[in-house]
Amino acid sequence: MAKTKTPQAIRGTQDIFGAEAESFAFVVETFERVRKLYRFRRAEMPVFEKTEVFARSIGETTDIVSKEMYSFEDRGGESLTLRPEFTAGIARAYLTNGWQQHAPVKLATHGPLFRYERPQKGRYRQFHQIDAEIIGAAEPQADVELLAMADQVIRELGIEGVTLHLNTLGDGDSREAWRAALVEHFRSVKDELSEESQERLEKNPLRILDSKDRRDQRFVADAPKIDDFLTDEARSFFDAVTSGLDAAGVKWVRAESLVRGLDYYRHTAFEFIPDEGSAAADALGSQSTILGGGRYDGLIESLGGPSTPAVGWAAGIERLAMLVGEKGEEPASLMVVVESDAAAVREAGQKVLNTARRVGIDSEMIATGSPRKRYDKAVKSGAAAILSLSDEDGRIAHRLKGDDEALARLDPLFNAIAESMSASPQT
RNA sequence: GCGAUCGUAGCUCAGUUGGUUAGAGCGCCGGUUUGUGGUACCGGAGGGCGGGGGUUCGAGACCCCUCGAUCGCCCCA
Repeated sequence: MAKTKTPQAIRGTQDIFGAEAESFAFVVETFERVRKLYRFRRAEMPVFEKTEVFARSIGETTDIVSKEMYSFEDRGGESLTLRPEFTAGIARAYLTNGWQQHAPVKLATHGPLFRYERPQKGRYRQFHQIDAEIIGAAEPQADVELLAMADQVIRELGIEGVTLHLNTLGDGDSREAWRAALVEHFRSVKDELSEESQERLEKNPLRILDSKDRRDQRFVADAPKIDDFLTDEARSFFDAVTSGLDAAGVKWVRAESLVRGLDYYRHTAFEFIPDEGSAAADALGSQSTILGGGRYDGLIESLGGPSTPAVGWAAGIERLAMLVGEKGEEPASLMVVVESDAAAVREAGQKVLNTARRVGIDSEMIATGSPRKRYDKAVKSGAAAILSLSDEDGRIAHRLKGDDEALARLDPLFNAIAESMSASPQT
């Protein structure tokens, strides 16, 4: 018979197991715990939407929409897209379910996202994020609340050497005036810019500000600053955010060239970035931002809703998991070793095992393989306590081993153990 | 979309300038030793070298294509 070929996993997807999966779970569990402290409400959305949900919110013409979304047609010929981010889907859900009645509403979610991109370190076609949004709140206090939560999530994950980089893009008028000034500034030195930035000048001039190319950085230093274009309202909004963060004890630095590419962003923009030379920076390679977001007051309108202020962030679970270190799988609290193939011995072991689990003691049984090597396997597993059961001349013999602390936990089990001992093995 | 590096047993890898039946460690299975024990020893199963084509008397090693991985560029919602 011809050997059938095992299908390969889809490019850019990952199978997560063992220590890595434990780190992944730790990130999600920490996020869930902190999100409850801040009273964010859980939301679940479909992983796919009509393509227009993302296309309209992101902008039809961008590279993102044309090349980097995972889109396909369903059987009815409708264009669908696997969600590349949470925000647009949440906004759609907010509108179609009348969540406006709860506004302002704090929402948290997490799950898989999809982008049709070339995989590299910390970047996959299916990846996972945690996400928090506050919809319907125009006041700077919402930004502060959201950022305080992000900061606490990172701290409770035990991630060190990461700093909040903060900027403001101002309101619509501020942003437009600034953008125009930037275009003028860079156009005057166009020929000296990198090829990429000459392109960006037309398509996305703000992006020139965070170019990695030396040739560009010379001109970034003396580029027009957003601060010179802020309206009084925009300035006082930003001041309120920063003083709120100070009051909340969240450390931040001003990052004047931090921008968000899409037009609907207003006011606050931020990223948590590993400090230069930190262990975190080394671990992440060129994909350095671990959490990013901002205020997107224009997004919900672009989906046909009422003008609605909102602010949110998202963070890649895989990247966070890389930074929380190994979360090894815990050895069992109790390992039951059946050192005999007699049915009564195995059944005695099963009885203890069941009792242990019912009283909340995680436990596992070893009853296969070479009998004489079963105990060795248990020792190797690092279990806190080991109960071995054997058949000695027709009676069940048992030995319990472990340190005092481990044995104290097993107290509720002693009756069950004694009871199983009363049975006698059949030979 | 572009570039660089890489792809050999379940895992980590070694395989000289192409040459007889493809190797090690770990893991797994079995046995011996020990006998209250994570030891040591012996043995076993398991791959035909990502896939396809080519060069050659002969290719895991060279060439082409393809798939995938890794890292970087572009992009980054």
